[in-house]
Amino acid sequence: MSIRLYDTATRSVRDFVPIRPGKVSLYLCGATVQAAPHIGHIRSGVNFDILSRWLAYRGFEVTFVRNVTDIDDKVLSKAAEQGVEFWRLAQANERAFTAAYDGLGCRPPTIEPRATGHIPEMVELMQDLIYRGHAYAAGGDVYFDVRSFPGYGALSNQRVADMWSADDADPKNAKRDPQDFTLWKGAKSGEPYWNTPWGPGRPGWHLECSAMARKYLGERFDIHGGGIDLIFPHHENEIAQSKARGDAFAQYWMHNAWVTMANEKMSKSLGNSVLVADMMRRYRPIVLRYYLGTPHYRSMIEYSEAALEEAAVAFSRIEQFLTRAFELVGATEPAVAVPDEFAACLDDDLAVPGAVAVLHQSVRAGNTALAAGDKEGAKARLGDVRAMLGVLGMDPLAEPWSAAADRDAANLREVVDNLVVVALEQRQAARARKDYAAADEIRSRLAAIGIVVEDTPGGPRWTLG
RNA sequence: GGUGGCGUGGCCGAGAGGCGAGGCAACGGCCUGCAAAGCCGUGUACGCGGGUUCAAAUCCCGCCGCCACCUCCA
Repeated sequence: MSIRLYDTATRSVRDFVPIRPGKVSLYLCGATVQAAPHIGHIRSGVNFDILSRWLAYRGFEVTFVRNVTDIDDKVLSKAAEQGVEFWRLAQANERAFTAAYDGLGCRPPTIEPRATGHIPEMVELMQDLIYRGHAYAAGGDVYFDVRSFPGYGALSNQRVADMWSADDADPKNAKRDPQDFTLWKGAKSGEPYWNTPWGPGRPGWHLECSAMARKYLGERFDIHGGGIDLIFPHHENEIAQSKARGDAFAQYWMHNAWVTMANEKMSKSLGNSVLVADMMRRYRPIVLRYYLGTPHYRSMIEYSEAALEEAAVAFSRIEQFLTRAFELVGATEPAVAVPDEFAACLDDDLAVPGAVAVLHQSVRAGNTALAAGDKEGAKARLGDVRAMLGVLGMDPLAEPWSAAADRDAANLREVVDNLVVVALEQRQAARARKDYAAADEIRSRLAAIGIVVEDTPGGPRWTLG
C-alpha cells in the first residue's frame, strides 16, 4: 500500500514515490517572523507535523526543513515602527513561533534554517542565474527575468499575459518587465545590508527558500509544503529561481488551507488574527491540536468558539476512555501497528477525518468492552487507541503531553486525592445508611469546587471537571 | 480580466455514482438511590434548475450565493 498525496502542481492525487527509497525530504515554508503566530500559522505546523509523523510511521527517514524568514520588507518596516533593530523583532517572534509549535506538540524539524544565515548561498544563486541569463542587476537591485523562464506560471496555472501587473510596482525601479520579481533589494539608508557584487543590499522574499532547500535537501527533493496562499507568487517564484538554475526542485507540492474568521481569511494584514498564545491560555493545547489537526488539511476551517468547545468535548471522550481503561487493565503500551482502516485513511492524502472516525469507533468498542468487564478486549482497544493517537501526536500519555504533569503537580494531586477520599468515605457511609440527602450534599459541594464525582461498580471516582 | 476553491442534517465535519464516516446536541431505552459516564436505539442531509444513468450529494450543462490568489500573507 503506497501513500498517495495531492500534488498542487498536477492538481491530482498521485502515488508518492520518493527519490531515494526509504527516505523523504520535506521542505516547509515556515514563519516570516514579523509578528507572533496566529492559529492559521500553527495549523500549517500541525498539518505537516502529522504528515511527517505518518511518513515516519510508514518507515521513511524524514529530513524535515522548516525555514525561518527573519528578514523581509515587513520585518524591516515593523521593526522601524517599533523603533527596534530588525533582529530584535525577528528573534522575539521566532521564539513565539517556537513556543507555539512546541506547545501544540509539533516535533522540531530536522533543521530550521534562517534566511540571514544563508546570504552567501543566495549570492551564489543569483550569480548563477545572471550567468545563465535569467536574472539581471539594475539600480542596486537584482531581478528575475520572468520572460526568460518558459515554465513561469505552471504551478498556479496562470499565463503571465493574463495576470494583472503589480500596481504597487515602484515606478523608480528598473524592472524590464512588470512581472519580473525582485531577488535582492539594494539597501535604503538605515537598512541592514550585506555587500554583494551589485552593491550593499538584502534579500527579497523568495530567494531564501530556493537557497536553503538546495543546501539542505539538494537539487531535487520530495515534498515542498506551505499555505495555499503561497502558491503564487512565493512558490511560483521559488520554482523559477531553482529550475532556471538547473535544479529539479520539488517533486510534490502540498498546500494547506487556511483558518478563516467570519468567512474571511485570517491574516496579519486584516488584523483578525487569533493568536496562539492567547488560545493556549484559554484552551488546553492538546485540544487546540485536535481542533486544528482533525479537519482535512485542504479544507478551510471556519474558526468558531462553539466548534472549539465541541472539539474539547469530543477529545475528552477519548481521554476518559484512556483513564477508565487504565483503571481496569493497567498501564498499556500503544499497539505496534495502527488498525488497517486507520492506516488506509492516512495513506490516502492524509485523510485525518476518516482516521479520526476509526479512532472514535475504537473508543466505542473499548467502552463496550469496559462495560462488559472484558479486560482483554479493553486492553486491545486501549493499545489501538494509543497507537492512533500517537501518530496524530495527540496521546495524552506520551511525550510531550505526559511531561506536562510534572512532579509538583503529581505530588499535589496525591494530596488532593487523599483529601477527596476523606469526603468520599463520608459520602459512602451516608449512602450505606440511605441518607441520600447527605450524600448528595457532599457530591454537590465537591462539584462546586470543580471535583466531579461518579459512582462506578468499583466505587466512586473523581476527576477535575 | 485570469486562476483556484467552497455551499452536506439543529451544529461541526468527511465522502465523491448504488450500501447514511465520525463527533456534538436532541429524544427514547438500559444501568444508577438519584446522577454522571458508558452502552443500545432514533435522522430519509447534500445551494437552485435541467440532463446522463437501472441508480446522482457524487458525472455533465446552466444558474445563484460566498471566499481566495494575480508580486505583503500559513
